[in-house]
Amino acid sequence: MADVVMEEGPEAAEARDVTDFILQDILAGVLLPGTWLKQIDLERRYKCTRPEVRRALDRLAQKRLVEHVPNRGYHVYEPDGRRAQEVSEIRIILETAIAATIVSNAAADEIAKLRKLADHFDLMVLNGTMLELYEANLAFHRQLLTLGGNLELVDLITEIRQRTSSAPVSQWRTRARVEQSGREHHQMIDAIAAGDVESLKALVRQHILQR
Amino acid sequence: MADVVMEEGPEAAEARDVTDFILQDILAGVLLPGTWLKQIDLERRYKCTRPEVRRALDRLAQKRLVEHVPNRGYHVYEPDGRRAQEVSEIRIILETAIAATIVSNAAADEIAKLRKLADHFDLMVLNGTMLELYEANLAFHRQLLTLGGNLELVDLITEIRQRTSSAPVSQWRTRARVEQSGREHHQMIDAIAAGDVESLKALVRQHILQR
DNA sequence: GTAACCTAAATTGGCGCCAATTTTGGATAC
DNA sequence: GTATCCAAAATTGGCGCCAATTTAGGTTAC
Repeated sequence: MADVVMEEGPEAAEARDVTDFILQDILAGVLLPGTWLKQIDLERRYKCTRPEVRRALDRLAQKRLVEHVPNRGYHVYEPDGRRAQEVSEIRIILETAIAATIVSNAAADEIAKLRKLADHFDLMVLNGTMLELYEANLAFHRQLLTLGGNLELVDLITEIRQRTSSAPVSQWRTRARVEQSGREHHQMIDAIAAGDVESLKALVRQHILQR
Repeated sequence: MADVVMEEGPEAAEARDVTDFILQDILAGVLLPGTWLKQIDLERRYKCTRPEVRRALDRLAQKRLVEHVPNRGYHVYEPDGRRAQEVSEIRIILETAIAATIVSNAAADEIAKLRKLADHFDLMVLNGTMLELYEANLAFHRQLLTLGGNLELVDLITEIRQRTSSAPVSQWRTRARVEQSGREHHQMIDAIAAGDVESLKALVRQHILQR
């Protein structure tokens, strides 16, 4: 239970920060790649002050989700195929490297917890907004990665997922792909329950590459 | 040559930013772990304005090099053994994963370039400041990692090296260890030249773990 | 119709200022 | 000597304002 509380607590608190509001709109495809983010528009949109907007934009620029052009403002980065491919490659390296640890750490209650999050994702496929879907997906993956035992790695992967604006609108191009992602979640859990490290690795790779 | 220019150009530009000044002082051990960073002191120290200081501190806080305590200010994070160990583990996973690619990509001129950087590090061991040593080390490793062909990974590793304030003062506790690092650089280059992937991996691991 | 120019409007960038909060140091009580 | 209290000093946090820069739209020339 403590893990569940911790996952939901910080997120609730952070949801109030302008940085997250903007990020959510980028990820949801509301603020499209190439869009110029005018500070005064953002003030009005998110009902906050200029300094707050500026801090949020600077943070997003540091994460390379938006680009700062001096005296002109900030715009959402265009998708960069090279970067996306490289980030996927990094994720595959990291997530397959900890597959064996995940499998050996997965007690029955952890597997049940994962199954519950995978079910929640399936539910969001049916009934949720794009953002809810994204967050359900993230919750599942964070929980999965936490079994690897390296908290820095969990945070790192969560962070780099955002680097290429793996927005739902670009991540899941078809309803069929979304549903396959849901099935893959369950297949990963099956592999873990069966202690099958190689299957888990293969599934992780397939999942990240979206094939 | 183009690579060398690119490496030195951005660095020269960034060296003027307060974020980097503060970061350098943290890495050099001037601003020790636990030190409270008073904004008005930093203004005076780096001869800049309050907004610049604030932006720099926020950025460093985002990178978790400093911690923000509301209404009290910012302080340099204390070393965290768990985080350092986890970051090392991540680095080992990533850097050994691309060892084969490094070896296959290493043409003679690349090897010569690495050798030159390793020699430069040795020179800094003898004659350089702690900061120059740190930067020579970083230059060597960036060049090495670039051979892996994944630019995001190069930037990522550069970034996470800083997370645990791998300051020279804590990274190299003895002169002997510094000199060994220099020898290991050359041994890595030898392994690459010999096409010996497994030796390179072992050396990378040993190097990161500082044993 | 297109290009160049100019001006007003819009926006960004950054500084100064002050309210809010914390820290410091002295006075007082025990 | 130690603990508590209080006021002054120091610092942080954030807002308002305005200079600097860019954009947008109208006018003129070809």
